[in-house]
Amino acid sequence: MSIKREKILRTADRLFYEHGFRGVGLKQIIKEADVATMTLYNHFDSKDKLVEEVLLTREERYWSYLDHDVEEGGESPFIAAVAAHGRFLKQESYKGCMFLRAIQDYANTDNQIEQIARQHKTKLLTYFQQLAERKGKTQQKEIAYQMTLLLEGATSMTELIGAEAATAHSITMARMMIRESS
Amino acid sequence: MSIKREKILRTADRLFYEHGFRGVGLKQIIKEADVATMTLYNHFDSKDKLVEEVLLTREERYWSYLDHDVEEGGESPFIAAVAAHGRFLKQESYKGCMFLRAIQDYANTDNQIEQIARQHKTKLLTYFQQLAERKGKTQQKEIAYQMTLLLEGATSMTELIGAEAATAHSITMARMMIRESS
DNA sequence: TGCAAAGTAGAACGGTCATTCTACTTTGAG
DNA sequence: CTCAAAGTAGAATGACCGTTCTACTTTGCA
Repeated sequence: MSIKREKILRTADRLFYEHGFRGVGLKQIIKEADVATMTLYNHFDSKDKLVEEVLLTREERYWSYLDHDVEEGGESPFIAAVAAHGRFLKQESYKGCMFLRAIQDYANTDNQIEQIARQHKTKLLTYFQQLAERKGKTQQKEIAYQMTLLLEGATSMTELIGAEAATAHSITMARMMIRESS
Repeated sequence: MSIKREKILRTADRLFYEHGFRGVGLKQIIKEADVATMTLYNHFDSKDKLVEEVLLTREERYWSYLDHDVEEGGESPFIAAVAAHGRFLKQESYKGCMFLRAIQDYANTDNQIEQIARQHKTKLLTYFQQLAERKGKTQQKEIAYQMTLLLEGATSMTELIGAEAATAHSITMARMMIRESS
């Protein structure tokens, strides 16, 4: 894959994440990525398409955190997932959830952005539901909602108390939930 | 207080909430509030000031939900707070947290918006800490962080599964937390 | 070495933005 | 009724937006 393309994606991800999709102009992305206007437009049809690709790339990165850690099989896979989420928060998502912002910023517009962001969220929920089934907790699909809620809560709390503290609290709470439902 | 001013505030709150601060122009607010451009500017110095006032007004409304229900003294005040938060979600905040969005959209700008939004969040945390002290749970200030995390999680989950379901899960989880720490 | 593909700078376009201005009308209290 | 305060419509301003265009240069492979 093109180096320029990757540089644009990395720069856009950083700027969108720090100032919001609508708060960043292509001019700034072009300047900070050190590319020409037409280079960006040769790789991405429009700003909306660029936003879509940024989201898809970020989602890939997110799952690489979870996939890597959860299959280790040490403690409960739920705890591993919460911890992996925390690691993602600390390293790449220290201020809020880009997907949530995309859902809200592009609500009721005629592009695919909202849909892509929403799919990320439902995929997470489905993931926990499958994990619950595999652990024989078919009766308590509630645990999947609880884990998702904890991750969302940790992400928001990161804005307030930092990633480490937010993650620590979410792990503590996850342990309690698992104990109750076993 | 001026009727026009209130109408502008109500319209701005609704539009900002639905499409984001940067996604709504003053022209649209002026049109939907049915006022003249200069009427808006006579009441609010700038768009940023309008955003600030919208946030302050929304905060007032938020606390009226919590203050009303928590002092009733029925079940645990923590549960009452989580339930009141859920009622707020259902009626006025069915898609994400406006304060969180303000913190992110106006990060590192030279206005007061980020500060106002951040204060709302810390006030919530402080509120739970005081509640914990009053209940003699001085040792476990952790409960305050846990409750705040649950509220934040419920708010984000509302986007995904709706306010009722999100609130139900957060109450269930709050009950477990309180049982553990008593 | 040749040549197509990729990248370049920067101007130009039409649109929207927040904000200001002007000149006019309505409102409501004394 | 008087008159100041409040509200009105809409044009003007300058800045910035996403997008397109043009003409040029670099790159890397056959």
